[in-house]
Amino acid sequence: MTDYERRIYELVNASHSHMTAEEVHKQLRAECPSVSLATVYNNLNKLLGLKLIRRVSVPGSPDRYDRAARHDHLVCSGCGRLTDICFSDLTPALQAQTDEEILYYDLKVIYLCPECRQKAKGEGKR
Amino acid sequence: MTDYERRIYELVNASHSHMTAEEVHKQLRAECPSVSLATVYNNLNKLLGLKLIRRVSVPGSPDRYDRAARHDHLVCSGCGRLTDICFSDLTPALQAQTDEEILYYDLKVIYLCPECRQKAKGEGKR
DNA sequence: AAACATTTTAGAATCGTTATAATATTTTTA
DNA sequence: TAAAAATATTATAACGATTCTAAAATGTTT
Repeated sequence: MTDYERRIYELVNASHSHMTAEEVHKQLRAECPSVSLATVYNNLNKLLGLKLIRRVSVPGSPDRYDRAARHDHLVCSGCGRLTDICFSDLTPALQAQTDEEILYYDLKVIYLCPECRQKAKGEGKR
Repeated sequence: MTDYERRIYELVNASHSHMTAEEVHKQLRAECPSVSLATVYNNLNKLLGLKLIRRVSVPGSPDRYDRAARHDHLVCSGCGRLTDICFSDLTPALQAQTDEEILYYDLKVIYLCPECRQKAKGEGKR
């Protein structure tokens, strides 16, 4: 594991902020001003392959990178904002419903964040 | 609702094949040879806004469009292939665990498809 | 230290998608 | 119906995120 790989792993795993590759790059630059974006992508992909980090895709915005620890996400239907949430582990309930061997799962729960709910309410009045 | 919009809606909703925009375009061309890819994107986005169709993102491959009916997806960890599966509705169980109002959810269950399982077994022997 | 493998780099290339601006079509209004 | 306004479609350009490339740098093994 190279120095960059370890640093990127630590950045992503320490944070709960769902950074994009650009954001990881920006943060890493604070420590290593000369590191290139390509290196960030290379190492993010390597870490993904090792399943040491997760990738969260939300259509219409760049992929985000997240710690591997099991947890779920709330996605705001209005603004797309991503928030962590930890529901109980669904694996047993799901596994009981299929013969395929479940490795893991990705659950996004769509809701309206408080700000967007407020906005929607205002528009409803018109 | 325009003619293209209706046709695209019917194509996506009739199929269980998770078509990309390109594939929708190709299929629609069979009926309307002069339709442009931009129109396909425009109408897919309109239908998405109306929640008449769904979009399924799998990182590293183009977005796919899917009928709106509630169902879940199996995603092969090896090849990325997408398969329909219908687990029981999780909304009640999830709603009991949060105060946010759940609109709907997106569940991808990651597994190894038979082909990739076979391939992995072969590689394990080496 | 020579040979080899791996990592990093900068920038070009790629790919999916959206924006643009002109044209065509449909709908509304007079 | 004709004129006006709104909407949809088109071809192509632009864009943004990511990957590829080939060269340079670094690290590892003999």
